[in-house]
Amino acid sequence: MKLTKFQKSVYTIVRQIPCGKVATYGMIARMMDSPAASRAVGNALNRNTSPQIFCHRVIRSDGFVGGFNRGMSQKATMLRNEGIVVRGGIIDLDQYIWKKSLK
DNA sequence: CTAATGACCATTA
DNA sequence: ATAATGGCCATTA
Repeated sequence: MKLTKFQKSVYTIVRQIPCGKVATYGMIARMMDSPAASRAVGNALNRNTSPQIFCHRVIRSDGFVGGFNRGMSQKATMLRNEGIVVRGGIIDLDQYIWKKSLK
């Protein structure tokens, strides 16, 4: 399976998300020089459901968990396992959003 | 090559 | 406040 540079970039970013934190698609897109590639980012993850990647830590900018190729239930479960509180498929962004060094 | 799709985002009614 | 629409990027058919 061949991964393009875009995919690699996405994985690289997702891989850097610390445990117990989440990042939004738009945020990742911004880190890779494509602030509007949020869609492509999600697309990439969807096409490559790699169990070794923390794709479950990637959520929408609205705080909504978004979707998951394996079923959002599984995604929500993983997030909960990380210690994140997910209610109704919604996560508290101000609390769990990945901030590169707040302060 | 062109067209269509998608785990999205932001704006406008 | 919620609902609906367009735009944007990369990948796949």
